[in-house]
Amino acid sequence: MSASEQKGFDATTPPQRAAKRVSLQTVERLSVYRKVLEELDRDGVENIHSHQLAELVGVTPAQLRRDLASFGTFGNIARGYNVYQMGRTISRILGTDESQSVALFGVGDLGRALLSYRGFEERGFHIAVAFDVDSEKVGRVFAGRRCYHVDHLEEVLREFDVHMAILASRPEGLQALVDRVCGAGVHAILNFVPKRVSAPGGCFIEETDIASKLEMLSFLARSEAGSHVASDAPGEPAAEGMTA
Amino acid sequence: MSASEQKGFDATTPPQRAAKRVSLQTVERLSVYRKVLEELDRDGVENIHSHQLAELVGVTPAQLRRDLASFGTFGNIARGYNVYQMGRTISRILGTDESQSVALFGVGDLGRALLSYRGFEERGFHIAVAFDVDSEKVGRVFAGRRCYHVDHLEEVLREFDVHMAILASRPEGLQALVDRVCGAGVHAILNFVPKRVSAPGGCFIEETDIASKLEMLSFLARSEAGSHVASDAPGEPAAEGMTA
DNA sequence: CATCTACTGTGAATAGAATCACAGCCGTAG
DNA sequence: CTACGGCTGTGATTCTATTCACAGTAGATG
Repeated sequence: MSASEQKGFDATTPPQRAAKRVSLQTVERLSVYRKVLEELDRDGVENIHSHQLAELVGVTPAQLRRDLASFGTFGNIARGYNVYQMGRTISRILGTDESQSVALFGVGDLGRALLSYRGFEERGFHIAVAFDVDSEKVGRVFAGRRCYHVDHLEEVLREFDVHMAILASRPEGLQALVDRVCGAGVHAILNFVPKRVSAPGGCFIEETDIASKLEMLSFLARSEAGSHVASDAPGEPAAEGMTA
Repeated sequence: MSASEQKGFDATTPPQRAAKRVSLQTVERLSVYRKVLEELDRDGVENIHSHQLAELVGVTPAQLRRDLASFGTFGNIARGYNVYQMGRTISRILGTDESQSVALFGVGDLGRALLSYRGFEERGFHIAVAFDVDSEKVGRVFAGRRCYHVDHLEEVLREFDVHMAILASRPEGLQALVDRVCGAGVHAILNFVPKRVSAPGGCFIEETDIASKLEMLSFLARSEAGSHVASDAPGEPAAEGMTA
């Protein structure tokens, strides 16, 4: 029966209610699982077992299963996980199953690069509108998106129904900008500006400091090839710790 | 005596040898400490106590002290930490006390944005050279950096004495590129391409998937304002958990 | 010079994340 | 129809990271 094809997939239950307590690390990995599942789906793979998928994303099978368990029952015991279904389910958990509008603040070099970054659309995010303070930029259209003056953010955000923002502006007055943006109904902010800001209650900020990643790599590379480092994300450990 | 000014600062001992085992999370925080210390130094602050600095960066004083302890003794008991000295020491630990050359692969929108990103120079990284496969780009100069064809990466990397790389190219053939780059003496790679690659032994890769951060934020924002989430990095917890 | 203050560095305790290991089950094969 | 193999989901365990709490001490004060 066709039903058997999808048996065991009761993670279709509202993800918002299922979980007790999910660590951010789990969420980060979910995002990776989804990416790999999408590739597998494109390659025509229908089902996959936890140890295969785990190998592809570089985690242990136990961890993969544990991560999924936070959200319900995903797998069909004998057949493994259905690639397509599981991808969709994770999208639903992440809230990216339907496209969300995002606002960009700061149309400098980085901002313009982000505007033409194809990865966002592919993953369910659409930069709908841009803001800047520079009068040379306000009013112009960048990669199909009109640039408004920050002064009018409240009306414009409401008009475009935006609840997420990306910051790529100058550091000056960043905290004030964050406060205004949060006040205007934005609940999630991705901050590329290397300046520490704090979020008003109910709003999430995620820092992305590019240079900081390089600093980390610099440390790792200089530490005599990571001899005294508790190896973790990078690819190194394959040599000893992993597969005995 | 002038010596008393800097007493207690024996973390000047070679950082490469001091530590036993440092977690990546500690290294990431070190980077933040350094950033804040630099701001403090610009503001003319000379000394600071662990609880003040901890508050500024958003960690507990105990964690800050523990992080530093991995690398030796930093503080002067009654005066706290010397802002300037400590910043320099962390730079030395991270290996960013003198500028390092970095190569960029892929001169698309993102690549060009990275070329003009001022944050790298400020933190001790200099993109010395760029590579691409597009014959329209090869030979041209972008933001002062000449673009070479990937075919010649071995010679060029040697010529510029580059040991770190940033990937911002197309996903096609990325693994092959990584293998070649590592073979050419690069030990650390920052990968912006949303495609999973594995590193040959002795080489570190750090993934930076921009859209993945947005997915995380989407999850957090949708989860009824994070009710069932083990709050961590984002700014939310300030409301309850932090300062009682 | 002696006393007092309060901050650092660190052993001990706790919380949290990853891994192990197995009970229970589904599909398959004979 | 029955027996088997092997995978998932999960309790128990181990390992790691964070926090607590205090001993020891540099400097300030009178």
